Amino acid sequence: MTADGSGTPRRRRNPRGRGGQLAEDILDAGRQIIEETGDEARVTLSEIARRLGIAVPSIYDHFPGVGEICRQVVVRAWAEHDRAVTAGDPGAPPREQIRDFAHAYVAFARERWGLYRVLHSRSSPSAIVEVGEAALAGFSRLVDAVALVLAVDARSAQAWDAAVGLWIQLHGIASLPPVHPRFPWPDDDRLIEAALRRSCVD
Amino acid sequence: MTADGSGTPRRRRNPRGRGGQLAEDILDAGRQIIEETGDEARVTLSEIARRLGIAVPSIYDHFPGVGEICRQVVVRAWAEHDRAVTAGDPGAPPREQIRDFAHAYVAFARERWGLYRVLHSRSSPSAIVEVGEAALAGFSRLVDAVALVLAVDARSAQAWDAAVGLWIQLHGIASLPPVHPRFPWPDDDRLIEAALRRSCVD
DNA sequence: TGTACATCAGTGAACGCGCGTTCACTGATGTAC
DNA sequence: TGTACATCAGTGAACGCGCGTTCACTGATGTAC
Repeated sequence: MTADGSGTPRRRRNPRGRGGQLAEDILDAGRQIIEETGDEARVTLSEIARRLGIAVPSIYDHFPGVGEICRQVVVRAWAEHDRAVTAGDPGAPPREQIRDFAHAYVAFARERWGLYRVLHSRSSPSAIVEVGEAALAGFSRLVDAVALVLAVDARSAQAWDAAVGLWIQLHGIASLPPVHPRFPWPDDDRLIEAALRRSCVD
Repeated sequence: MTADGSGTPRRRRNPRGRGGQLAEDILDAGRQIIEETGDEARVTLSEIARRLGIAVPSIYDHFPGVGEICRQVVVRAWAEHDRAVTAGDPGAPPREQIRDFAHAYVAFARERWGLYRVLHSRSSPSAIVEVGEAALAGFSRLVDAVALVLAVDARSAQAWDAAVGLWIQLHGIASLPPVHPRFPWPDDDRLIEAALRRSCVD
């Protein structure tokens, strides 16, 4: 038996008191769609319902609409992104911290490109709202490490500019090659090492 | 009188023999939508018809569907992009050529961000097809100029890597700041000069 | 010079599709007594 | 211990919207004679 005539089997209903589980599954489905498509507009109630094997109106018991689902998916994605880029050892030497940050940043974009794309996409309505704190959290650790390597104050323009320059390069590495797959790109490690060298933090 | 009850006045029909003019206007409308939204999916027959004050079926006399319109808009946009970044004097000193290229690249992205976004967007179905020749055209001039400045052969890995590094940085400058408008970015000129300096071609 | 005709540049109406939204309804499972 | 009831976790059907697609149709303007 299916919920809509498609191949997805109808979901078994949750036991009493565990109705909230569906809310989690709805957010997971939304995340999945964003990760696969890189496009917030593809997150629709119909698509979520199809993936979960439920009826579309069931979603309204948990969310007022698709906008709120996307918003919560994006909030979680920012947290995930932040965890990924700050996963390195905070006690490691600063050069190593920077290198870890750089590799983790590009790896996140490669492994979860749909999420990365939506987080760094101007036309995504949910993306911009939450960026203030989330993006700055990982970035301030980068500034500190860069300042140590360059032997300047962490609040100096020099440290700031170098960290911004590195972020810009990492975003370029993260987003440009996938768009032009037929271009003969060097591999990721080489691109990252070149960026670190150019920023004088290798 | 309007074509659809909205505020757009109904278009006056073209004189005999000038029916092809509508095809041009349809492509213009498609370009306009992409430039404003940065999203190929927003190019719909209905939206084009609204903007031109025509009936939707009139479009079928000129194009088989919305896909072909997008494709042609993207082909033209690549040509436009290529003209913009190679507009500098080819007889100028190589450092100046590189600087011109860099400023023109970022200026194109700023002034026509919707086009830039669609051209450099993996999920845009029309974008990738045409990139082979178009992107390489402007890029090979960049490689030549970089080789001259670095005093190495234009086919050397060193020239190639430096040019790729500069492209990646320019793409980062072009695409990252607009996405995070609340972040205290340095201004464009400063970002571009820093990129040229890091690539040792300033 | 007039008129019948062909052609050009479109329009209007109808239908199907996917999506969002509302509303009354269902059927299983706990709980009070 | 049995049974009536309340509650929980959803469903089905209906409607409206925007979009794409097809088809017969229209009305202005050249052209042949």
